[in-house]
Amino acid sequence: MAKSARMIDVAKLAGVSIMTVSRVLNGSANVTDGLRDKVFAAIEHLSYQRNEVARSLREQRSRQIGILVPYLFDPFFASCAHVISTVARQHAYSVVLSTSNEDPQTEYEEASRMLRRNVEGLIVIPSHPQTGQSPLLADKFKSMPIVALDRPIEGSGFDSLLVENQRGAALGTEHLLSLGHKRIAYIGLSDDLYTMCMRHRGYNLAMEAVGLKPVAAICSSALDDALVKVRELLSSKRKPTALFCANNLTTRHVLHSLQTLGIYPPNGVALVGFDDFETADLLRPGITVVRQPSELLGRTAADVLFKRLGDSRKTKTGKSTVLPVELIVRGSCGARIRHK
Amino acid sequence: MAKSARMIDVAKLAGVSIMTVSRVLNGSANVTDGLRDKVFAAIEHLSYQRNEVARSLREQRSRQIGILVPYLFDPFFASCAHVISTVARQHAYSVVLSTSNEDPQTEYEEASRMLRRNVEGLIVIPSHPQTGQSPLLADKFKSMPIVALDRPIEGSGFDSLLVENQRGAALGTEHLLSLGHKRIAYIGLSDDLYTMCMRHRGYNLAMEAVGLKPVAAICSSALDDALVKVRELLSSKRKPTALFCANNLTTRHVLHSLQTLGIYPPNGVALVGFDDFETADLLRPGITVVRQPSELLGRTAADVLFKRLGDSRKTKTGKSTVLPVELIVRGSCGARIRHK
DNA sequence: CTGTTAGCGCCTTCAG
DNA sequence: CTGAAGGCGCTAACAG
Repeated sequence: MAKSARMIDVAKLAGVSIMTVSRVLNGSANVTDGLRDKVFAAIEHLSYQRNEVARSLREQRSRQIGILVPYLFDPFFASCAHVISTVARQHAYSVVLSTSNEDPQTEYEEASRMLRRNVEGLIVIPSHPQTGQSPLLADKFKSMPIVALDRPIEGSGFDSLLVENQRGAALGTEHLLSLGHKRIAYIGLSDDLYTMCMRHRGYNLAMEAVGLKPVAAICSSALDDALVKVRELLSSKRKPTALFCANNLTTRHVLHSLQTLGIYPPNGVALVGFDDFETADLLRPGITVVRQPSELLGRTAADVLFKRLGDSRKTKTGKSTVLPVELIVRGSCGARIRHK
Repeated sequence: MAKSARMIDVAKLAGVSIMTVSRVLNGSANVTDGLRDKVFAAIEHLSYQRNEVARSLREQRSRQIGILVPYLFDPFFASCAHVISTVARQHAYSVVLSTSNEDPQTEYEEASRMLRRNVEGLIVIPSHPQTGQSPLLADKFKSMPIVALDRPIEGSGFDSLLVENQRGAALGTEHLLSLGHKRIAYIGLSDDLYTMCMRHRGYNLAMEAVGLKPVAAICSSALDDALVKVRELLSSKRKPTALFCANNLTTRHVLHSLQTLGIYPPNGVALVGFDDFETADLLRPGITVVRQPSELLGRTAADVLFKRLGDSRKTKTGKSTVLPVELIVRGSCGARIRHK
């Protein structure tokens, strides 16, 4: 590895002191035009690149933020990460990315690694179950601004960005109710996950509000499990006429299961899902969903973090922002819609 | 921001010298059990975290790699990035991620930023058109191992990981031919993109091999444009009976366009796409695709990079690895298949 | 086995 | 407007 030029090499070539080079680069003080030109020429000649590691150490400021998500192959998370990366670039910051695989231990280790790297702040989609304590509550993270995305960190005082989980689920359920359904089943992943818990609650409340009895099937993230649960539901005595799927994965698994059983919503059973996806309107009929604004969520999280980095005074009280969701009616719910 | 403990604070508390602390942390030399215990106790007490920035500067080694992709919301790229992040974690490396939005200028700037941060290597999905020079050929990148993913960097001597683009396209085309189609049209994005160019060539060769005339529609990445092109194709005198879509985006846009026109493959027109996607088998019928092994691609890229980082001797000659693709027959091509 | 010295590349501070 | 000295936190090299 060819040793790259240092500031002192530039200084020597330009016949100035190292400080003049530093000042030219940072614009931190006025430098005579003649000297500045010489410095630029030397920089050009040597292909000089400032060493950001040394700068970070000296300035006690890394110009890096961290992003920590469970997976990247979930389009919702990927979309968030993408826009955060874009915002960071606009601020001339680098992004350190890591994945926790929904494992709190990994989340802790990766957040610690980022802390050791002196990232100035962290945007995280927390992985710990609702029932447990977040590993990010550890003392050592006190010094770093953290923004929780999609799921809050209870008792942390961190900023958080959420969507209307409960209202969204109610919206979807009420839509099915308005179409005349009375036996609507909820299908989701473990209620340990914040989003699942809230959506489940939204469904329950909507059902109870009209005096109906909620029915739930909680699946693992495996496709097989969904098939079993769906089969059970649809062969029960009081077989549901509509299904509410609590997230993207569930919706997909349920659709697969229904396909296996030869059932195509809304024939046989109506269906509404939480979280939109690329091909939702390519399916026949299109899938009616509650859409969450993933890009806006990511962008806002980044904005909140950078605003906090800009504020030297550290307001301790984390602000929780909740973004609205939207019902997109396609065909799977059984509503008559005019195709464009 | 509370100033965090330094190594010297630990040393003082433990009543040893700073070097002893360093040695305990690195296991770089034997330390008496008694002292080591004291050091650990002090570390625990102070919640000491080693400063990786200082370490990077001193060791001239950052333990970071960079990933530079066009977008993260393309599931193929996201999948690559995810597994690279996983491999990096296993090596105890951090990942600096950035997105180029398919813009060579942005790619250059972000790669430069990573270089300034002393990332030890870079995995990149290059954004420059086939016709142009890669910005990564600049001298300053000579000192950094680069692995090109999905698309090569001509004349670079970098390692590259590709899939069988040409053969995959031929495979898809031949499948349609074997089903009796003679008028098969190719639909893709600009041939300036390496993958598009190769797939287009594969299609052309397959057609010409049986004496048929290739027909191509090159679309922009906008949905509207696809609709126009598809409409043109299907209203032409010698209207194609089958379509070969060269990537994920094209497939989706063509399906949307066909839906708008009230055509549902394989009725009216057969369809095969390059690159599999999550819901390809949920559509009715399922979409026949050429699948590329995105996870394997990402993992292999990471392995290649880390192997190169491990090798102190720098073999200059970059090796090009080509991974196989696979035809997944579903229903959209019109082949009779048994549904599971 | 443990400690001291020096310096990675840069920027803040203080002189000139 | 420019330069010289010092140190950010850590580890390699050399003493003892």
